[in-house]
Amino acid sequence: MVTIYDIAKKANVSAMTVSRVINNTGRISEKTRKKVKLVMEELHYVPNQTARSLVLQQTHLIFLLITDITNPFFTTLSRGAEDAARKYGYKVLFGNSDEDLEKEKDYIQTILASRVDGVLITPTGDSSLTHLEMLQQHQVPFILLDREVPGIVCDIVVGDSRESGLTLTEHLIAKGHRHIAMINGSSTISSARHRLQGYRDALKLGDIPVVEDWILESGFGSNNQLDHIAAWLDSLPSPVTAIIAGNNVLAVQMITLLRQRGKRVPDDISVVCFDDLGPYSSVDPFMTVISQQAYQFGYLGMQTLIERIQDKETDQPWRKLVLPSELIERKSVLELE
Amino acid sequence: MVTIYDIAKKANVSAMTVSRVINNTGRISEKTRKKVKLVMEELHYVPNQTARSLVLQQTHLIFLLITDITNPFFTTLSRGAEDAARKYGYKVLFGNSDEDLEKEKDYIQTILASRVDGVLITPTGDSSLTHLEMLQQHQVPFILLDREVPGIVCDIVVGDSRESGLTLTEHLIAKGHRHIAMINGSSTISSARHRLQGYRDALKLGDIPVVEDWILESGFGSNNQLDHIAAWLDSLPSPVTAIIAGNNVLAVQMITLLRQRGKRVPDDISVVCFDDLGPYSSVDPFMTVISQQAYQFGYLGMQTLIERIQDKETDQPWRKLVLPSELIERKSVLELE
DNA sequence: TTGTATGCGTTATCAA
DNA sequence: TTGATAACGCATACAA
Repeated sequence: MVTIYDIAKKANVSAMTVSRVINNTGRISEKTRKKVKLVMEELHYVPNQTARSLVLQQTHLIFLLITDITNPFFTTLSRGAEDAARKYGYKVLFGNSDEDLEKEKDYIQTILASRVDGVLITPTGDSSLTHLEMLQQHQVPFILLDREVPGIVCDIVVGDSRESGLTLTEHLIAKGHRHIAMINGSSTISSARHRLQGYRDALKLGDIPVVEDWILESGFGSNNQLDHIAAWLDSLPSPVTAIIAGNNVLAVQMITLLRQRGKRVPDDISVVCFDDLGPYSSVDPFMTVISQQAYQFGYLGMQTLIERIQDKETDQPWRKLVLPSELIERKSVLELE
Repeated sequence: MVTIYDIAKKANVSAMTVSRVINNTGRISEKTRKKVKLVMEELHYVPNQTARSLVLQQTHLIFLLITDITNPFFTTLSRGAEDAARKYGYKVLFGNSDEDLEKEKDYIQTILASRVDGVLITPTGDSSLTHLEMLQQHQVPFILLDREVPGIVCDIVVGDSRESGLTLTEHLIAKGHRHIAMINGSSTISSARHRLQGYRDALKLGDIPVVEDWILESGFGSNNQLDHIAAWLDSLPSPVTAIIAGNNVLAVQMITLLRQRGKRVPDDISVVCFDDLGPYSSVDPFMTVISQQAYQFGYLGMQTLIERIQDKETDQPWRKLVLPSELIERKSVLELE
């Protein structure tokens, strides 16, 4: 491995001079600069980022921890985060917690050990509290994405989940539905909780009673117990004309189960969900969804984090960005009389 | 930041002893071990991976460079890679080259600077040659995923692209199609090249002439010029009854354009493609595809790479894994008389 | 304008 | 069983 000393020796200068050329710091004669540059090219020198990080006490690395890499919401978010990082000269370390608290814990260890400059994280749920406290303890700047965690005050980018829940449910009501079920992620996830609240509020506003049996708490990830969901689905009485899925993954699972049962959407039952289905919505613009600006979650989150890292000394107040959602009406809702 | 010296001082031992406790190396009395462990807990000590990497000359980091993070083929591949890495105690640094040679070049710089232990890469195309040569020059172990690069001999995991092209085309022929167009990625990408070859071979075997105007070279990424594709589509004469898309992204773009033109699939025209559309294929099992084992690409690739890294001294021969594909027949192909 | 000494946090080597 | 010292590759402070 070529080091600055190799360069220095070959160029007949000190290592320090080489360092200065690399970093453009201090005054250097044009002649030696050229000479050093030449030798660096010849030897294909690339600075050792590890050594640099050690002395500079910064890695220019940001860790992005998401909960489901196969979910288009998170991949789009990741792309936004990466674009922003790139713009500011940071690189992204990337992890997938799989909606699993244990995997998340492992990643927190990795994060702490890698001395990354900051962390973007979509926590697996309220229990992530202890993990986030560890980050605080070690003074690692982080920003929450998509999900709040009670007990943690920090920069955060979230959606207007309650509003979305309200809008989506009211949309169904406006279409004549009065018997609406909801399958949701765990209530230990703030977005799920708030979406459910929006659903409850909308029903209340429409003078529609809430039937607790028509609400199922499942998971937001792809590792759900389909049997469990199936049993619940089969238990729904026939008056139920619509189902709200708490996210896109649940929507896919629900549609799959309905298909297995020979139920047509929307003829037999209407289905809507939170979050769009990714680029493949254009293959078949079928599902009516309330869509979030996934890319912006990542982009703004990364931007906010990097700003905080760079203005470490100044005591900026915590920022909370709430991104609006948009109802996209397609074909999965039947209009009732 | 708590260091090994803080622990040493508080535990009344030397730094070396602490190091030994951390790494379970050398012989240590149970008493001091306990004492050190206790202090480490108290002070919430986490080893500095950066310092460790510097002295050990290894980072336990693998860089995974893919070309499109929004493509389910690559996200599924990533998940496989991450699972394998996790199993072997490696972490994954992650980048998205966006099918862009320049971005890829930037990432190569990052990779070289980060002194990662190895690289998993889906090259943007044959022009990636120089980038890969840089990796070789710096003796960074890498493995190619999904795409070969002429001039580079290394470990590689690829699909049976020509076979797939043959199978997919023969499927259309078997359904009575004889006027088949193909929109493909750039022929500077080996998989695109081989898929096209399979298409040509199948036509030849079926005694069907190849019409060059019915073949369009576009891109595999989401940044395609849709106008260009649209113009080609509009130029296709009516005898054309089927279109093969070189990957899932192209398929989506094609379907979108067809929809805009009021063309129904498969009634007006049949469409098939390489690679499945991700979990959302289950929302609407519509597109007939030839699907690759995306997860295995990542898993086996990572495994192979790590084995090579760990057996660095032994001169293992290069390995080439060819993963088979599977035709999944759904509803996007019309059966002709 | 250039060079020397020192330290970042850790581990390997050698000695005690 | 333990500790002192040097080294990994680089950058900062200070000196020349």
